[in-house]
Order: sequence, then C-alpha cells, then structure tokens
Amino acid sequence: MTAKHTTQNRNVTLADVARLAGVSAKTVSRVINQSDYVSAETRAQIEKAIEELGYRPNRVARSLASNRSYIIGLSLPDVTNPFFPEILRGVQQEALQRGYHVLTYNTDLDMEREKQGLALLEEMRVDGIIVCTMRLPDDQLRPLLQRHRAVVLVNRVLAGNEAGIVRIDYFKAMQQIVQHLVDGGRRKIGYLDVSRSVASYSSTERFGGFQAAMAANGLTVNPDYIRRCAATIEGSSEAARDLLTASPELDAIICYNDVIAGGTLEACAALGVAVPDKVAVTGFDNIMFSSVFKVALTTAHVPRFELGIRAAQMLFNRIDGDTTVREMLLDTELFVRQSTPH
Amino acid sequence: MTAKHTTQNRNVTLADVARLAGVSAKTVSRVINQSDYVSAETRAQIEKAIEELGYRPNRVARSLASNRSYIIGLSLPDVTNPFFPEILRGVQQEALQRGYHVLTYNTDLDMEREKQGLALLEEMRVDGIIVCTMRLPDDQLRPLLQRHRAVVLVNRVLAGNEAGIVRIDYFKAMQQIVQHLVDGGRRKIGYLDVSRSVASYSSTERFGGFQAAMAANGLTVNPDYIRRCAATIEGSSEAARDLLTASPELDAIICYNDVIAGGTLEACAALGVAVPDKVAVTGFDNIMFSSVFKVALTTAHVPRFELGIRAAQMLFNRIDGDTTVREMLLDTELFVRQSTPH
DNA sequence: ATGAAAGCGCTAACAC
DNA sequence: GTGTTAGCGCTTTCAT
Repeated sequence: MTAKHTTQNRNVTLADVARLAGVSAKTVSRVINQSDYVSAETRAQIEKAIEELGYRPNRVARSLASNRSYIIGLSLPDVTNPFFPEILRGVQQEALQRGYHVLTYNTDLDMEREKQGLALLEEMRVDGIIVCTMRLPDDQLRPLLQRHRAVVLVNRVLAGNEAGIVRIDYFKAMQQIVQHLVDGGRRKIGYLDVSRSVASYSSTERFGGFQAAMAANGLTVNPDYIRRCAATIEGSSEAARDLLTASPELDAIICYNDVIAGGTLEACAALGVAVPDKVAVTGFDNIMFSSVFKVALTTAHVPRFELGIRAAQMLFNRIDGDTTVREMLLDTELFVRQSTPH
Repeated sequence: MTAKHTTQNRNVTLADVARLAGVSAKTVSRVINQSDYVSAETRAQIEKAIEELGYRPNRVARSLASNRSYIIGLSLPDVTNPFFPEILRGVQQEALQRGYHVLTYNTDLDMEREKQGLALLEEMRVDGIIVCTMRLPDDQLRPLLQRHRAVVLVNRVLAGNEAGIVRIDYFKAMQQIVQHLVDGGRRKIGYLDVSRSVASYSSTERFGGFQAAMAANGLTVNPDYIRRCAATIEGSSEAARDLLTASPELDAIICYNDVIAGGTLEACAALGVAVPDKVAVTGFDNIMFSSVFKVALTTAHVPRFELGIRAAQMLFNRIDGDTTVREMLLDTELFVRQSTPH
C-alpha cells in the first residue's frame, strides 16, 4: 500500500495539476516558478491541486526545457582532509541564499576521478562549477573546464582560461611562519613537505615562501633538512622520525600542513624530543583539531569558510555574465600556540 | 574564440553525431550506452563522429527519457565532522564500481536543509538515496523517504518504512568501554554526552550501553556526573572543566565521541588533571586525529568506510528490486591507547 | 543489426 | 492574466 502510494506520486505531473485545477500547464508552471503574475484566485486553486496530488516538480524536465538547473557543482579532492569541508559549507551558505543547490563530487585524490567528476557535472548541465583540484595538469584541466558555463578555481592558477580564481596567499603566510621561528631564535629549520606527483599551487607557494624567507634572513636551505611524505599521520610520523634521527641538530620543523605537523609531534614524543624547547613545530591550515594535538600547534589560519563564500559569489557573478573580477587573494592569520617559542 | 568553442560544444547533440556518422539517432544511443550490438564498423564510424564533434551525452535528457539517472544521493548531516567523509568514500567506491555516481548533500545539522536536500534529490529523480540523518523526527522523515525509489538509512531506526538500515552496534561498543574502565579499576565514571534537540540513534544507543554496563557492574549512574555539550572542542572543553570542577572525585570520563574527548583532554591539561593517572578519558569513533591528541585516545573504532560500502550495496540491491536484507548490524573494535589504564 | 515515430515533463515564445 | 504550440535531447516501443 505504501509502495503504491509512492508509485502514484512519482507520476504526478504538471499536466495533472493543471487538469485538476482547471487551468493550463503554463499557468501551473508560472506558479511553481513564481515567474509571472497569476491571479490570487487561480494561484490558490493550483496550490490546492498541488497539495492534493502530492505533486513535486521534475527538475530533470525543467532543466532540459530551460537549459538551467539552479545547481552548481563543487569538486573536492578529499573530503577526508578537514581543509575542504569548511569550503563546502561556505559555498553552500552562499548558494542557498541565492536559490541554488550544491552538489559535491569527491575525487579522492585520483586524477581519473577528477576527470570523471568534471565530465559528470558537465553531462548534468549544472550552471557552474567550483573546482578544488590539485593533481590534474594544466593541459588536461583546461579543456575540461572550457566545456562548463562558468568556472571558479580555488587555490590554483591556470593561464589561458576564462575561469575565475580565488586563492590564499600561501607564500606570504609561510614567510610569516619562518619569520616567527627566526624571531624565536631558530636557525636550523627543516621542512616536511607533502609528496605529490605534480607540484600543486599549495605546495609550490608554501615552499616558495619558505625559501624566500630563509634567504631574506640569510639562512641557507639545507637539502638534508627537507623531506616529503604523504599527508597522513602515519606517513608524516615516519618521515619526521627519519628526519630527526638523521639531523638531530634541527631546532625547528615547518610542516606543509597540520596533519603532517600532527605526525611530527607524534614522532617527537616517541623520540623524546621536547617541543618547542628542543624543536619547534609549525603546521598550516588551522584545522579543528590543531589546538588539541599533543602540543597545541602554531599554525597559519586559512579562512576556508570565507574562501567558499567568495568562490561562490564569484561563480554566481559569472553565471550572471559578470566576469569583471578575475582573481581574488585572501590572507591568512598566524596562530601562535605552544609548539613554537614566543 | 574559446567562448565560441565552448558554445559550440554545448549544442552538439546526438542527432548531430548521427548525421555525421550517417546513421540513426538510435544507433548512436546504442553505442554510448553499450546497450545493444552494433557492427564494429558502424561503431567505429560513430566513435569517430563523437570524437570529431566533441560530443558529450546530456544526462538530463537521458534521465528524462529513461526515468533512470545512475546517480544516487547521499545526505550527510555535517561533513565537518570527520565521522562522515569516510562513509562518503565507502559509498563512492561501491557506486563507481557499479557505474553510478554519488551526489552529496550536506545538511549542516539543520532540519530545514535536511528536508530541502531530500526534496531536491527527489526532484532530481535520483535512483536512490543513502541518508545519514540525526535531527528529523520520524513522522517528518517518513513521508519524505516514501517518495524515493530506494532508500537506505545509516545509523537510524525507523519503523513502518520500506527503507533498508545499516547501523553500528553502539550499545555493545559502549558496554565494552565501560567494562574496560571498570577492569582498569575505575568506579566514579562521568559521561559527557552530546546535546541534541531530539534523541538520536547514536546518542541513545551509546548512553544506553553506558547505563547497562554500569548496572551490570553494580555501579550507579550519578546524575551529577553527566553533562551535555556541543560536539566541538570549545563546547566540550568548557563542559569538561565544569564537570571536573564540580566533581573532582571522578576517575573516568566517557565521552560521546572523539571530538568531545579532545575537548576533555584540553580541560584536563588546563586544570592540571593527569590523564589517565587521575582521570581516564575515552572517546568514540576513532577519527583520524584521535591518536595525536594531547593524550592518545582510547576509543571505539567505528568502521565507517565499510559502513559506506555496505549501505551502498544494500541500496543497489534495492534499486535492483531485491529488498530481502532489511537490516545490517556492524561491530566496532576497542582501541586501547594512553588515555585509559591498561 | 538498424531505423521511425512517439513521448518523457517541463518551459519558451508567442498568441489572445 | 492566461492558453497554445513547439520543442529541449534523449530513449522507448515497435518495425524492418
């Protein structure tokens, strides 16, 4: 019985509503889209019919007919990384305010899936997409984006392209971190980077800021002090252990992000290395948990929620045909906690 | 120029491909759906035409015509909570294997959004949905689910409904935690619960297991030892401080989940309370960071990835008309770390 | 193995 | 203010 009821609803169509209300399909359409003036009387008729039949508009048909979905796509590399969910929340807040919905596609750090996701979103004819991608090389990404009506890229630069860009000034943020450590008396500074097949905007900028600030302080970047690892607790813990064992003279380790810093703190604890007395440790991002790590983490706070909002605003401007703002740069804030001298 | 190219692609249709390949629309359809045998020769023709025109099928049209989307919806309450992204990954892995895509809707712990999300997914005519909901009361949830073709509920029971259910045995898991603490000599055990407008499956079962195990060990549950707080570091930290100040005799605090345990550890540190020597602390879920908290956390590992896989499998069975398995119960595993005596 | 015609449920562009 | 006529781009019958 329940099942039958379900099936019934499924087939209720705009025409059914029109018939019951004694009006034309178009008038019903006007009501559900609030697109045009309908007399209060007919409107009431129609709303009653909708209620009675349990009618729900079919977005698929609407989308096909109007070539407009009021849905935007969001491609995320890894929802498991606490960095990204906050972006989603920002995007969603802005979208809902404008009557759009957000559909998220998780690419799981896989290039193939990234392509699949962008293709799917295209096949669904979403009105625009916000893309957080790390892996896909420029020349593979570009044609995929080209096929979309409106695109905003997050933390990625891409030349020869129509896409809008919202990004964080990672370079400057990392310079601040280095300066903070140097001001705290540290000189032998290691760097635990994330391993990547392709250099990403994030890793390039962060490492670039590190190098620049080291040079500005007359410090040399010792290649032995640099390690790469997976952005997981296990991977970074192991890498940090290696690094600290090979170079016990280190007095600071800068980590690509908070997750890697978490692993580094674990390694320090395991080796009996005091943080920050012997070695200072810094993270990046300021994820939710960085304050409850073994040692509360000094880190660069990345305004992820705001990043999502800005990206969405830029996308909606583009959907509405306004492409004047091409790029947007947001600042971070240094959060000093217990893992560095201060 | 780029824009023109984009516009061109957008309008390439199956009919265009058919025309160029010199076949009928239906034959092209057969090729892109691999639904029927087509001679190798014509297939090659068609593939060449597709390539040449840069054709991409329009899912919207396909979905309207076939009443099938090959998309499943996943409704999550809060992607920011590290509990949920892993479920998404499991669902997605299973879905991609079967040629489906997953669209995620984040409800942000808001009842209205939860309703909106389920309605949106219905309007999109997805083939089925997996719902992780906490807030929506039974009688509001039921009619919304009824309108969907196939439904699987995660960690929620709901009577009088066609939906499949996959859940975790939280009751038993919490019993194990209590037993572990009692075996470690603890008797004055507090409980830091999550605050909710409505009692959820998770909170009810976890607290129920706590009560049952306390009783089984001849221990009374002191109402003063129970607090509720938001599932954030800040909220739980404050609540834990209150609890420890009001009841300094406590020798253990059981937390609803790892996030709350994280705040509790912070409170202990701030108050100079030794963990686990003075007070043992337990979490729940085993999120990625629970091992790098101030004190490595003893917690119940919830197999979230597998949960996602099972939920997806159950959903696909239902989509295929097989509803024999109505419910599925998964076990947790106790991870003993430094925050409890052992 | 392939094609023709009809229609999925809606909106656009004009009527009136 | 409201209705009519065509499609949107695809998949379904059913033919052949």
